Amino acid sequence: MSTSERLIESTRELLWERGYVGTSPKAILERAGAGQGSMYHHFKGKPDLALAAIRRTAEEMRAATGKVLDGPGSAYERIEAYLRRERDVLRGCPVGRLTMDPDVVASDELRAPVDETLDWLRERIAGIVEEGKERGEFAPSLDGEEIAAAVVATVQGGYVLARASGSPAAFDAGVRGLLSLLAPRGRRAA
Amino acid sequence: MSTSERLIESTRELLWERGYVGTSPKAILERAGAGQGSMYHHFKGKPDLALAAIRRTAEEMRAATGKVLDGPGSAYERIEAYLRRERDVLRGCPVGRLTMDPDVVASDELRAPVDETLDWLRERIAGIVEEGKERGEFAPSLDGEEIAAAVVATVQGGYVLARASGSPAAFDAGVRGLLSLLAPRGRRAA
DNA sequence: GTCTATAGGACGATAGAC
DNA sequence: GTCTATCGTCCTATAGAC
Repeated sequence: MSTSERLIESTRELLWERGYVGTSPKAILERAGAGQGSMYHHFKGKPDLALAAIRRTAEEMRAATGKVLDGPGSAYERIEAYLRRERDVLRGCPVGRLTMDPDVVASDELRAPVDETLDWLRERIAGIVEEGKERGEFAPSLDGEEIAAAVVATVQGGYVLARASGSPAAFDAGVRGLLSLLAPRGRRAA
Repeated sequence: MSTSERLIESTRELLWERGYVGTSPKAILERAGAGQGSMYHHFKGKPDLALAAIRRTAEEMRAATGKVLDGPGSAYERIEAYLRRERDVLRGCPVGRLTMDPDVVASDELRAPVDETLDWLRERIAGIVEEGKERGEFAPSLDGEEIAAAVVATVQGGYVLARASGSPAAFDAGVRGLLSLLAPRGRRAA
C-alpha cells in the first residue's frame, strides 16, 4: 500500500475512534508509519487529509448499505435487514459520529460527504417504504420520508444508547422496538 | 455568581458546543473570566471540573424531561409531548453528544452520569408504554423497554440527521414518523 | 517522495506571590 | 481565593537536506 493510501486509512481509523478534533497529524503519522514530510507532500494539511478520509468512508458506507437495501425480500424485510445488519455497535457510526465534531460541522466541505450519505440513505429507505405501501405491506397513511428518518435516527441514536451504557443491548432493543411498530398488518401479533 | 459556579457553567456550555476533547481549560477560564489558579483551587483538573459540569447537566435534563413526562394526557400524548418538546435541535443533546467523546467513554466516572440519565429516561418511558398497554392504548404485543429505546434513539439520532444537514427538518420528520407508527389504534389514519 | 529540524503557539498542570 | 510565572509536552505547519 502506498504512503498516501496508508495515511488515508490511518486517518479513517482515527476519525472513527477519536473524531476530528481528537485526531492529531502526529497520531496519524505514527499509525501510518510515515514522517511529517510525506503527509504535507500528499495533502495540504489535516483538513485536506481528513476530507479524503471522510469521502472514502462515506463511499464505502453507501456501497455496503446499498447492497443490504438492494437485497431480496419484501419492503419490510429489506428494512429489517438494514436495521439488523451486523455492526460494531460500540464503535459507533463512522459517518454519523462526525456530526458531533464541531470542526466538521463548521466546515461545509467536511460536512458535505456526511450530509450526502445520510441524505442518500434516507431517500433510499423512503423509496422502499413507498414500495411497501403500494404492495399493501404498510398502511397508506405512512409517509415514506418520515419513516425513513425514524429508521435512520433509530440506528444513529442506538449507537448513542449503546455507547452510553457500554453494551450493544440498548441498540438492539431500539431496533426491535421500531420493527415491532413497523411490522406489516397481520404480522403485528406474531 | 461565585467563581466556581462560573467555571461549571462555562464548562457546561463548552462541553455542549465542542465536547470534552475539544474543550481546553484555557477556553473555560476565558469564558468564566477567571485565572488558572481559581480553577485548580476549586477543582483537581479538567476531568474533575468536567465531571461537575456533566453531573449538573444530567440533573437538569432529568428534571426538565421528568416534568414533560409527568404531564397530563394519555400515554401516547405524554410520549408525544416528550418527542415534540421544544429543542435547540442543531445544538444537539448536551448529554447524548458526550457518548461520541473518546475520553468520556473511556472514563467510567465521566460516562456514569450520561449512562444513568439515558437509562433513567428509557425506564421512565417504558413505564408509560406499559401503562398505555394496560389502558388499551397500545397493542399488548409491544414491549415497553423496546419502544422506549426506539423513542430515545429517534431523538438522539434525530440530532445527528439535523446536524448533518444543517437543518432541524430531519429531526422533525423522524419524530413524525415514529409517532405515526406509535399512534393508538383507531387514530392511525387520523 | 521521504526524512529530520525547527517554529510559534496551545495544552494541562504546578509553584508561589499576594 | 485569585493571580501571574513557569514548565514540559503536544499541536499544526514550514524549511530544507537527501
